[in-house]
Amino acid sequence: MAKPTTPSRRPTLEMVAAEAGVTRSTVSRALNGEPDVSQATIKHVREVAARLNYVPNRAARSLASSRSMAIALVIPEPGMLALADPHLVAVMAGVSRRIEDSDYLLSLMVAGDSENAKIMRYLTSGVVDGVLVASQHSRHDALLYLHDLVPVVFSGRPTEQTDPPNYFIDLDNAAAAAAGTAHLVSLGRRRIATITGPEDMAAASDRTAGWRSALVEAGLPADLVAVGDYTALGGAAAMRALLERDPGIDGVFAANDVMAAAAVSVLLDAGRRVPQDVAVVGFDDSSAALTARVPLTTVSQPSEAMGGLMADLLLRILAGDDVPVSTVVESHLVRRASA
Amino acid sequence: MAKPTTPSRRPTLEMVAAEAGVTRSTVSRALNGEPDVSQATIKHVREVAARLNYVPNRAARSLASSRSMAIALVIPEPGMLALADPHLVAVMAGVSRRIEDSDYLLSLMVAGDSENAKIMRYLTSGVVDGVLVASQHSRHDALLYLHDLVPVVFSGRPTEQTDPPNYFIDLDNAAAAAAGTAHLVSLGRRRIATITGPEDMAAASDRTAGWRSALVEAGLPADLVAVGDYTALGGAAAMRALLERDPGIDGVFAANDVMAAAAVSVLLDAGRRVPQDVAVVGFDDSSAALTARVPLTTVSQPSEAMGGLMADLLLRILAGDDVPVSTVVESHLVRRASA
DNA sequence: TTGTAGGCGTTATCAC
DNA sequence: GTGATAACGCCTACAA
Repeated sequence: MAKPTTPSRRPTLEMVAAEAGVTRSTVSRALNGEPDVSQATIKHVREVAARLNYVPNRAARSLASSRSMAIALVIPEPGMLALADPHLVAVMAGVSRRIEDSDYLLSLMVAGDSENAKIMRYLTSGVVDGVLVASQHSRHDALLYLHDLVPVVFSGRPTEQTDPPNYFIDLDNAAAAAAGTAHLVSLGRRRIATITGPEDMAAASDRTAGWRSALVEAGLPADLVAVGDYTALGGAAAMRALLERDPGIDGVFAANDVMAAAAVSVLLDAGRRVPQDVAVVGFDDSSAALTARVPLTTVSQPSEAMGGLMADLLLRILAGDDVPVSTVVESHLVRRASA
Repeated sequence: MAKPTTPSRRPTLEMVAAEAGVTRSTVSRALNGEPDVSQATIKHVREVAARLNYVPNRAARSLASSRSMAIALVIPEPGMLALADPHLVAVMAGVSRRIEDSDYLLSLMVAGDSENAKIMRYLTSGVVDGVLVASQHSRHDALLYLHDLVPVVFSGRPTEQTDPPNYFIDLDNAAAAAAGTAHLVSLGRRRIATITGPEDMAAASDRTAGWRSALVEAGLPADLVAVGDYTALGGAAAMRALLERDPGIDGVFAANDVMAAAAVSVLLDAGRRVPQDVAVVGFDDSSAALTARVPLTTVSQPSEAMGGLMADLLLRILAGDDVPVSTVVESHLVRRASA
């Protein structure tokens, strides 16, 4: 057993001021790099502050300035589960990179259902200046009304229209999915199935709609739908179910790469050749597309750039700029071995 | 273009007090569930607060109470890269779950190198009551001296001894790795290689040491070492290098499951049967062990429980309890198909 | 260029 | 049980 750590009391601005022989105002100004402070005092004050290991109290600072210089990135997914999704991780990386070279600090919150209320209070309590929301389940629409209290940028078209509207960046998921499916059609495939994402996510159902429209346009049946959940296990189960339903499947469009990779694995283990017997198209162009047993042909979306864009948008809003409510990014098909 | 959102001013305690016809003190007490407040006023005040959508200002609150009711979980890995590691994600999930049903709020910070200073200031600025550090690279040892200002719990033995010591939970990585390697020996394998983790991580080098000691004990050569980085790509590259170096390899101990799974894939593609020709043992018993092409025999560590333990320890420290400086958790071998 | 003084929205310690 | 009143540590006019 150890005795509980007794953190030593941190120095305050007051103490730095006393030690430096000036007033608190001067210390504050010197430390915050405000104009109209003499080089000499700046230097002196900074030295004293460094010697004392002074770190400004953020609570006091934001109380006084009514800004916290912090931004929250909210992942509305229960239990860190979301972190298995490489697209989301790429978005997070993009956000992180953009925020890093700003003066803001990024803090991540993963919003399990139970914790939702706690997080909502946090986000509205004035300790973050802005909020980024990645991956939007429709059941979390409390987030949609956050923008009344703090600026918010969503990734993905919000499931509900609000007034005033929420800022968001998006991709035409239906068109992108249709393009991926059309590629399978152009390869001469006739029995084209889809493995969908979670049904309560707008982006996922848009992709299913895109798959359907491409098949309808080609005069092909759009009956082979298996619901997935964006995970490898879910994708594998869906693929097995599809094979059982129709062993003659010759094309699969999966709503993300992770499921596509799992599907490829199931197909190979079932003795099908990919792409000769069954062609597979994924979505995201994430790391999973490259580590799949057959490198995936996939609908590429600029995940990391999207994160950067979200962050950039928010920073501009915080700077008082006028920004467009929605920003649409482009996707394109990346051809590899699987289709 | 939309006009920048003008967040409406949040109501203050003052306003609730006025509306409810009592003083701020009473509102504060009623809302915080303090004793000595009449049931009637509690009810009334809460109603008014709810009607006004009152959310306490966290900065003011923590300034006055000198507690923030927030805990930071720091992942000292650059660029969200770490999130590809299922062990880490499991630890995070364990932390999250334990914090969720406390009164504290969890915020995650991913510490890219450049951002390190920003995060250090944040952690010492009084806006978090405690810090959890997961996955310890030796280059981030500034974190080791954080405990002077705020309670900290590490996962993994800190790379340096400090005084007073840092709290941590750990696993005997060397012994665990030795056990995994001994299993390969017991299977009659003679050319046993290892794929290591990053060289600057204590846990990783302990595993390499364990592998080596098991081989030495068995009178086998311990020369087949390939350095990996805990990623699939790194694991695959390492496996290819090993095969090139010695095509006669018949056993592989990988420092995590992700690399083990990648190694299995490389081996299969190179025409080796797993486990008949080459037996493979992983580490973690993470989700990657199950999704590998051959389900992995692996050294299991209770990742999620470890996260829970870390959180629990910190919570107890914050509650003023006496807790042990180190807590060691147990590992055991899980046998599946790969060895 | 620097000092003075008031205030940011809470909690906490007194009285009443 | 409730109301004054003074912190908490910093920022920011305004004055000098």
